[in-house]
Amino acid sequence: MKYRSEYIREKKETIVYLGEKETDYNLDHIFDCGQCFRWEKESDGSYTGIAFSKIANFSIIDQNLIIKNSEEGDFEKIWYNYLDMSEDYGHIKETLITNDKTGIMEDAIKVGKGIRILRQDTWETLISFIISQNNNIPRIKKNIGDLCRTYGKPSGVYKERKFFEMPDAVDLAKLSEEEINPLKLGYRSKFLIDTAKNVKEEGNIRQDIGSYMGVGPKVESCIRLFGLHEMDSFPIDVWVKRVMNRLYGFNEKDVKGMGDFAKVTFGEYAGVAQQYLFYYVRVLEGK
DNA sequence: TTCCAGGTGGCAT
DNA sequence: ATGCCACATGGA
Repeated sequence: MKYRSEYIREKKETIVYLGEKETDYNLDHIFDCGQCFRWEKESDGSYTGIAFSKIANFSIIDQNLIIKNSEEGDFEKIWYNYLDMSEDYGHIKETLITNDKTGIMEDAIKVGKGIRILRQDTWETLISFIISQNNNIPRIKKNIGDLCRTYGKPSGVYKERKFFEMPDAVDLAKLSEEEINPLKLGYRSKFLIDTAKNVKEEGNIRQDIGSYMGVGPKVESCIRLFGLHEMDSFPIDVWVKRVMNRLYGFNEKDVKGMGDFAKVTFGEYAGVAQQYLFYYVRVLEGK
């Protein structure tokens, strides 16, 4: 553990001292950069959500990361890994800025300097990004929330609110398209059930993620980046096309050119670069 | 009304 | 291999 932490039993609270690394942490950047869909901002600026069956509330105050609703050991067992706290984002940012001679990445990092690539559950990421296709972020959040609330195991209650886990492949494989019609997932329902059936039958998630119904190149690269922590994976969606077109001068249709550029310029950290750019262009556009 | 959103599968070249 | 286009849904 690179960080000093303290657990306060009577408050069910963990305090993690970030020190000078605080600059590599920003909850808005982390939870609002489109990588996750199950965290909501509270009126006090903190974020509440669920991951790996644990409900938590995060805030950052005076160089401290505060984890509310935590049990003793949750930080070491769950959140240290989930928040990718072993990774040195200062080094990643320096590398990306040095390698991108245009200065665009430097500007993007100024805006989204506290982004981290969460180490999310692969199955949840697979389902989430099947739902994400040709969809917008608020509705993706609603769709996933509805799915978990309707078919997921209750995980607990925090501040009078119930939280539910992502239903597993066995549970989703039982469902029919007609049955989940009220969730209004649209044509994605079929992909979701088909994928669940395959994962159930095969007993694990395939290496060839793109062979699932509803998983094309973009969704696959999101699952690799967010669900398998392949940091060089560079998902190209409408927003990345936009930033590559408007700031880097690529033709909007030249997806191959964008991918090649990212691989050469951003290398092993292309996925992190993609998140800075995604967040940046959305801020520029007023989201 | 039309366009858009973290696109993809199916089909025709 | 590449180019269209239909596909559900809801907000702007």
